[in-house]
Amino acid sequence: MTELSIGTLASRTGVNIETIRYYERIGVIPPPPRTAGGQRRYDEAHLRRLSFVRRCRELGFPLDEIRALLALVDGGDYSCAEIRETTVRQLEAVRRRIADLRVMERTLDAMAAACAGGAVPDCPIVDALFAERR
Amino acid sequence: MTELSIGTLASRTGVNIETIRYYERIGVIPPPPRTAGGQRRYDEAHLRRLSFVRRCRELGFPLDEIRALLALVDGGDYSCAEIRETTVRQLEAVRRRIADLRVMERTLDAMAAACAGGAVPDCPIVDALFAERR
DNA sequence: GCTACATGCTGTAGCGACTACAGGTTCAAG
DNA sequence: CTTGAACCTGTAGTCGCTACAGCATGTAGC
Repeated sequence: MTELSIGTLASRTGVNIETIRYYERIGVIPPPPRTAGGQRRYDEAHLRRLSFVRRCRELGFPLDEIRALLALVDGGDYSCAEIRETTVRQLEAVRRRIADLRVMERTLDAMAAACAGGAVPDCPIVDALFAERR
Repeated sequence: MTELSIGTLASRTGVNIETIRYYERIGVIPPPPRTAGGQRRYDEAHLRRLSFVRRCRELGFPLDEIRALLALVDGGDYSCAEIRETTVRQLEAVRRRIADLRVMERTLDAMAAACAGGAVPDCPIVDALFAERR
C-alpha cells in the first residue's frame, strides 16, 4: 500500500524524474496508475523494476538490451543461459570500449610527454596531429 | 593546383562525405570554393585540416575542443602550454572513462562467472540485478 | 556533341539516452 | 483556504554523426 509519487521514486532509485517519464514513454517501464488529478502513483514492483533498469544502465547495457532482459524475466520462462548470453555480450562490448580508450590513452600520454609545455609556439603535439597519416 | 572533390577528400581522409559537410556547417572546417555548378573543391590545406580533425576525433576530443585547438593554431600565437593543457585534460577524461568501464567490466565478469548458464530459470544474474541497492 | 550514370547538392529527420524548458495543474501542509 | 512545492504534457535541445529524398552537376565513352 506504499504509494510513491514520481519524485519519491526518483530519489529512491536515483533515476531522474524526466528519465522515469521517458522510460515510460518508450515502454521500458509500464504506465503506473494515476490519481484523480492525473499524477503517477508507483508501488514496490515499479521500484524494483526501475532499480533493475538503473543497475543495467550502470553496467552499460543499452536500453533495448534491457527491454529484452525485462521481456525474458516478465515472460517467466527465461533460462539462465539466455541471460548469461546477454551479459557476456555486454562484457565483450565493454572490453572493446576499454581497448579503444587505452589506445587513445597511450597516444595522448605520449603526446603530452613529448611536449615541454613551454611558451614557444612550436608544439610537438600540433606537429603530431598535423603529420601525414601512417 | 590539386583540386579535390568532396568524395576524393573523403577517401583520402577517411572522413565520411556527410560528415565533411556537417563539419563545414558547424564551422569546424571553412567552406571551400565551389565550381560554377556549385560543387565543393578542396585543396591541400583542407586535406591537412580535415586530417587534423580526424586524428583529434580518434583521440576522443569533442568537436568544441577541436574547434578551440584549431582557433589557437589558426591564430598563430598559440603557446605549446595551451595545447598541452587541452591534451592533458583530454587524457584525464579518457582515464576517467576507462576507470568507469573497468568497474562495469569487473561487475559483469563476476556476474557471468556466478552463472552456470544452465537451462534453469533461477539465475544469479537476475538476482543480482534485482537485489536491493547497497 | 550526346548520353549515361556516378557523384554532388540542399534540407530535413533520425539515432541513443537523456535533459531542459514553458506553461499549466494538482497535492499537501499549515 | 491559501500557498507553494511538486506534478503534468509537449516540445526542443544535446553530441556527433548518418540516412534519406529529390534534384543538379560533372565526366567518360562513343
